[in-house]
Amino acid sequence: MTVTLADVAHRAQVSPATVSRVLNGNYPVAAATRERVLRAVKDLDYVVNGPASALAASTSSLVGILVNDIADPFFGIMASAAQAQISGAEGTPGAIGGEKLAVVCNTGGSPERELTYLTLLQRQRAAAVILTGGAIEDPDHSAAVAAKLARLAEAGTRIVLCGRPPLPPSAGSPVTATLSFDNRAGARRLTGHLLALGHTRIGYVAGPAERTTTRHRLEGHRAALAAAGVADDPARTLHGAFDRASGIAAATRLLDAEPGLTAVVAANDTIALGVCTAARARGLRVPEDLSVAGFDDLPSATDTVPALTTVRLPLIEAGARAGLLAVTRETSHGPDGVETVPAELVVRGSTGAIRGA
Amino acid sequence: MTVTLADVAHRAQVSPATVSRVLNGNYPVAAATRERVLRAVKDLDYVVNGPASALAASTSSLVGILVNDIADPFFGIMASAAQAQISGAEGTPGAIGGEKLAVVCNTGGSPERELTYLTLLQRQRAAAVILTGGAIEDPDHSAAVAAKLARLAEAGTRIVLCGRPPLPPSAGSPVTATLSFDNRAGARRLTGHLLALGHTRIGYVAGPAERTTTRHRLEGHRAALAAAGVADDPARTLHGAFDRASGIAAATRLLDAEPGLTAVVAANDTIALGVCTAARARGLRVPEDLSVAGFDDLPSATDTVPALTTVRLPLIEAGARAGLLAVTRETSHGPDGVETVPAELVVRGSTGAIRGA
DNA sequence: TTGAAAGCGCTACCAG
DNA sequence: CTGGTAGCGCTTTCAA
Repeated sequence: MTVTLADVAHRAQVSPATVSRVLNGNYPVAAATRERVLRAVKDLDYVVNGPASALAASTSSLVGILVNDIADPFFGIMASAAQAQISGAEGTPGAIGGEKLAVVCNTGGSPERELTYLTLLQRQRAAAVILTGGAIEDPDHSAAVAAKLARLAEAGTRIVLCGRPPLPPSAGSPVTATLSFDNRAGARRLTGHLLALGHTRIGYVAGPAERTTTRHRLEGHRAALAAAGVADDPARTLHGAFDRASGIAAATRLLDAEPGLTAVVAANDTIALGVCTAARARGLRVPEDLSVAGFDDLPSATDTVPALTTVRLPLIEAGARAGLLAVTRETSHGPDGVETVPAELVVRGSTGAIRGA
Repeated sequence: MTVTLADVAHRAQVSPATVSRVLNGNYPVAAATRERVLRAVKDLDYVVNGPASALAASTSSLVGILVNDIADPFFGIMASAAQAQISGAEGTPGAIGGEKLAVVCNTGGSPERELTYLTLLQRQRAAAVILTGGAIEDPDHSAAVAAKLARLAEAGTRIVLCGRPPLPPSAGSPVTATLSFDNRAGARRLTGHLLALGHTRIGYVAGPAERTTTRHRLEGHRAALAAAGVADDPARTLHGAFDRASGIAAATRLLDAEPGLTAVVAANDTIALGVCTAARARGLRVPEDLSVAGFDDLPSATDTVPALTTVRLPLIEAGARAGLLAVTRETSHGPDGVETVPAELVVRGSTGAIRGA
């Protein structure tokens, strides 16, 4: 049979209550007693019964990290950083059972699965939930998510938004901390950079239509065009998934339709890599014949493409930080619990040459 | 306060037992009663208390998927496939609370974290644990893992190995199903293919030294060389991480040391992409000047490199299948619960030209 | 500083 | 087919 806390208590000649106190380290226990208990735990190879303690304490040690696409290294790195931080942040020093179980849930960008996971985590009485990446822009779904989050918060679950815009400000928001990126400003700078170099025929490969990140970045792009007095030709913008294949397909179509393009902006780094591939496949050199610019969510991916102009979001460190704060402290980020991380323009290699010039 | 099963029972004018039966769908309930209960559930927006039911039933709905590197798309795809299958496979049809919570745990390749996660999952009384990817080859660690798995199995947790070699056969193995890849044969074919084309100066970029996948693939490579009577120059093999940077670094060093290499085998596809990058950076064309071959764990990544020779492991589908079987049925794969998936040789583009020939 | 005991919410066995 | 009810193992007052 499984070893229970009572068994440990018996062996250590103390009451179950005392064993519990030693394990949770949240109550004074005499050093000698403590030693005895810890010995018994070791001897019996005791492992806490999570469900039982979760039931009694009405909170579990589970932390759910929701990501849009686990196969996207961008989310992989985020999740990995958050997990590392959470694991490292053991609650009370000396506690045995204090470790959190940080766990990644892949929604695949599906609204239903997002809600399902939220319900599942609610069911488990999760200690915290971290929502990462762009949100889906559907009023019904947003409302459903907000309602779920309210329920979760009500039950004591800590909510953190990471790389996702803040919820519409409401009285008593359920969100503990929000970390959002200034996607508009980033995109504006990115396109602005290309415009400053003299580009005017600029293609744009956007993400899926119904995502906040997609919209915000596109808005920034258009704002930059408008500010420079460059007409925004809708045909120069194509939507697709946040992946390489989409970048290849979109760039191919853009260049077919308008071979005179001198630059392409990509909505994320994976797409940007695809655009480079498509350009090279047509015999275009990057950046001599075609400048490519993109959001560098994932530094390691684009570091090997020196010709890329990027806006870097310090997502990884920030994400980890948010996760850490969410779990170990009650601290909020700045006023309203919202911290906005500015975008940083990174220019690698030469992007100054305009095709035909 | 939170809505409990008793509240639902009260509203539906039935006993808690009946509500439980409706929710779990594991017992006959009159249609009318069932309807009444379901209505009450909806009305009250009831959500099962996971810990409570886990405690009572002494098993939870948690399924842990352990991966070596969540930032590696290879694992991302595996995990994602397994999650999809598990989510799709709702236990008893009509059950409300039957969904499993499939969750990814990132060990980062660290032995300690592997054990920690196993303990955490044990604590949660996980329904199943899926271990993916190569195992660490350290006797102490292997023993510790085996012991943990035994404990887990004892407590009813289902264990599945996926893309990982079977445990040393012992009486009453704790493992429900094992799905392993014939890495040796795959590597042998890969290198054999290059040898058949006439290559004799072949570099090899291996993974981390202490992994089973690393060793098996390297053994296959050497076996192929031996079979062809080609001397195995140890200097032509370099170890590194399973990532692109490592591929670039290793290929650079290999080509510096021996510019006459005509082919390079990479221990996984990400490394292979790095090797291609490094080759191109030196002005070598692939495959005209340098043939590159690699394990194609992740089809989508290498599909954009037509010149690559690869051995494809049908990991994704197989992994999903294993996860499904582990969770929904008790079926084992083949004798001993071990299914070995053969490697399939894929040759894209021309790899027939040998440099200098 | 420690012990005793009352639940936490659900499952499953035993009656009916 | 349905109800009653005894735990599951742990936490947490309340006393001592």
